[in-house]
Amino acid sequence: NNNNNNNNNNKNSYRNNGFHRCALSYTVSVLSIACGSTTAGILLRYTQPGQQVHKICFGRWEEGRSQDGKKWKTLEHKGPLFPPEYEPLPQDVSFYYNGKPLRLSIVAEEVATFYAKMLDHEYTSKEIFQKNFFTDWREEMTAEERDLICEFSKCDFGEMHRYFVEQSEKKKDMSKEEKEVIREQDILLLCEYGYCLLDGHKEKIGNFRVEPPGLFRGRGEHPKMGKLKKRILPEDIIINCSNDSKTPEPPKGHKWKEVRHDDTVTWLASWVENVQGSIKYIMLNPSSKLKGEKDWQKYEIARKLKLKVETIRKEYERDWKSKEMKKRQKGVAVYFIDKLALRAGNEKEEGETADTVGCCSLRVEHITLHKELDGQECVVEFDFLGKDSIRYYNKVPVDKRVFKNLKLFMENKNPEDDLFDRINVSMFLLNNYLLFCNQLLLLNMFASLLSANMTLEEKLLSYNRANRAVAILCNHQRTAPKTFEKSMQNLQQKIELKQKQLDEAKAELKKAKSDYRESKTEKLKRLVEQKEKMVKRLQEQLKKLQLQMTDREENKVIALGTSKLNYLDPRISVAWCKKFDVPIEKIYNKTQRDKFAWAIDMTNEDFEF
DNA sequence: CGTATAACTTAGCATTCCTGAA
DNA sequence: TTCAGGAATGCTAAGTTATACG
Repeated sequence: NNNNNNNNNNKNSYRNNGFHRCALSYTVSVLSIACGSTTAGILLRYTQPGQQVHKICFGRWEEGRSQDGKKWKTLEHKGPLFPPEYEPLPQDVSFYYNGKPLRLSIVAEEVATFYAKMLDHEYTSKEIFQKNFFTDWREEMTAEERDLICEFSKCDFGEMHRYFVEQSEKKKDMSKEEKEVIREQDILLLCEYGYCLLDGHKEKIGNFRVEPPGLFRGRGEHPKMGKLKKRILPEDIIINCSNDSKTPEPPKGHKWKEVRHDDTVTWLASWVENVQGSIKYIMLNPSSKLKGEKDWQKYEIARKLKLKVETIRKEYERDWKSKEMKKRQKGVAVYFIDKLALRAGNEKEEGETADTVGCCSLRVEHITLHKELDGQECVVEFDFLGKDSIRYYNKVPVDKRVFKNLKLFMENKNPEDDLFDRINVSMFLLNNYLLFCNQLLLLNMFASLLSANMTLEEKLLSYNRANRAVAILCNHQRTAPKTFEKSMQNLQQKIELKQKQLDEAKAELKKAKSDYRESKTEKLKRLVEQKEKMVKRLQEQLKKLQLQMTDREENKVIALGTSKLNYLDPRISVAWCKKFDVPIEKIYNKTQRDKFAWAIDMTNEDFEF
C-alpha cells in the first residue's frame, strides 16, 4: 500500500494506512474495525485469485511483541545519508588576520566558515562562544597557522560572511525551474534513504541524514556553546539491521565502524557526538507502527492511572505528616508535579550543561515563601530555568501543610542547596506515576473545556483555548518571533486603516441616505444599498482583524504544538471531532494526522479517556 | 540494589512552504 | 500575480526512562 494520497478529505485514507500497519502482505480490504481498551480487532477481506476469505486479525499491541524485548523481526535500510563534502571558498574570498588576507588550509577554512556564517547571530557576540570556537578552531589548524593565529580579536571573517550572504541571496533569486530541479533531487534522495523495511513493511525514517558539522549551539547559558561539532564519517557509524538483510553500503572508500543485528532496539544507525559525548540515533518517523504502538501504550498507562489518582493524592497528603523527612519531601515533590506539571528533574553534571532544574533538583534559591501575598495565604513563588532554559515563573497558593514543610526543608540551608536533599528521581520511578499524574490532569482539563452546540469556528476556538490552557500549565513557551512587534504594528495599522475606511463609508452612507430622501430615484436607492453593504463588509473585516489581534497577542509566547503532539491523548480529540462533526483536518495537520493515524483508525465517538 | 549510560521522548528554534489579501 | 506572514516541517538539543552492569 503506497497510498501517499493528498486527498485529506477521503476518510478511507486512514483506513488504508490502518491496515498497512497491520503487518499483512495480502491485498485486503477492511470491513470493520473494533476496539476495546487493549485489543484492536480488524475484520478483513482477503482478496486472492479465485477465493475470498474473511478473517479477523487481532493486533494485541500491549502485550505480544514487547514481552521478549524484541522490537522487530527483520530490518533493512540503506544507511544514513551523509552531508556533502566541504567546498573550498573561491580565490577572491579570504579570511583576514591582523588586517591581511590569509589563505587557510582546507580544514581550518571549513571551521572558519562555520563561524563566518553565523556572524550576524547574537551567539557570536558571546564571550564563551568565541572562546570555545577559537580553542577548537586552533586544534584544527596546521602548526604554522596555529603559530600565526593567536588572537581572536585580530580575526576578520567579514569578507567570508558577505560571500555567504551573497550566496544565499543568489539561491533565493533562482528561477522556478532551477528550484524545481533541486526539489526533485531532494525527493529522489528521500525515496532512496528516507524509508526502511521493518518486518516487511515500508516505514518512514525520522532523521535519515547524518548531522552536518558546525558549531554547537546550546540553549541558554550553555558552557559548551561555540564548540566545534565535528564531521561524522562512516567509520564513526554503527549500523543496525537484521543479519539476513542486505547490509547498507558505506560510501566509496569507507567502512562502517560496526554492523550489528540487535533486534531489542529500534534504531537503524548511531554515532557518538563529540561535544557532549552522547549517542545520536537514526530512528523511525512518528508515523511508523513501532512509534505509534509506543505512543498508544503511553496513553493507556495514563488511562489506568486515572483509576489510581485519588489514592495517589491521599498517599502524598499523608506523607506530608510523616516522621520521615524523606517521605515528607517526596510528598511535597509529588504534589508539585501533580499540581504544577513540573518535570521530574534529574541530576546533571555541573559545568557540562546549562544550569537548569526540574522538581527534584530545585534549589532553595528557586522558591520564595510568602505567608501572605496579594490577599492570598501561603503563596510559593517559583522562579527558575527549566528545560531548554525556559523560565518558569509562578506564584502559587499551596496547602498550609505544604507551606510548613517547605519552611522546614529550607531551614539552615544556603540558597544553592537542594530543596529536596533526601530524594531523587529514581525514588519516584519505583512507583512510576509521576508523568502520568500530569497527563491526567491535562487531559481532564482539556476534555472539560469542550462543549457542543457551537458553530465550527466556535468549536475550534474552544479547542484551541483548551490546548492553550494546557500549554500554559506546562509552561510550553516560545520566544516571540523577531518580527512579532513589527507584524503587530502592521496589524494595528491595518485595523486603523480599516476603521478609517469604515468611518468614511459610514459618512458616505449617511450622505447617500439624505440624498435619497431629497430625490427618491432608483439610482440613489441602489447607491444607498451599495453603501450599506460596504459598511457591513467593513465592519466584519474589522472585527476579524481585531480577533486576529487578540489571538496573536495571546499566543505571543505560548507554544501549542508540544502539548498537542506529546501530552493530549489524540483519541480524545478524534472522538470529539466525530461527536461534534468537526473535520479532523481542522485540528490536525498532515504530519499530526500521520502520527496519530492509530488513534484516528481506532477511535469512535463514544471513546472516553 | 544503586548507578551509569544507552535508548527514547519531548522541546524550541530555524528554515521552507503555502496561502490569502492587496 | 505578488508577496508578507503564518503554518508546516526539519533539525537537533535537552530532557526522561529503561536497561545493563558491578
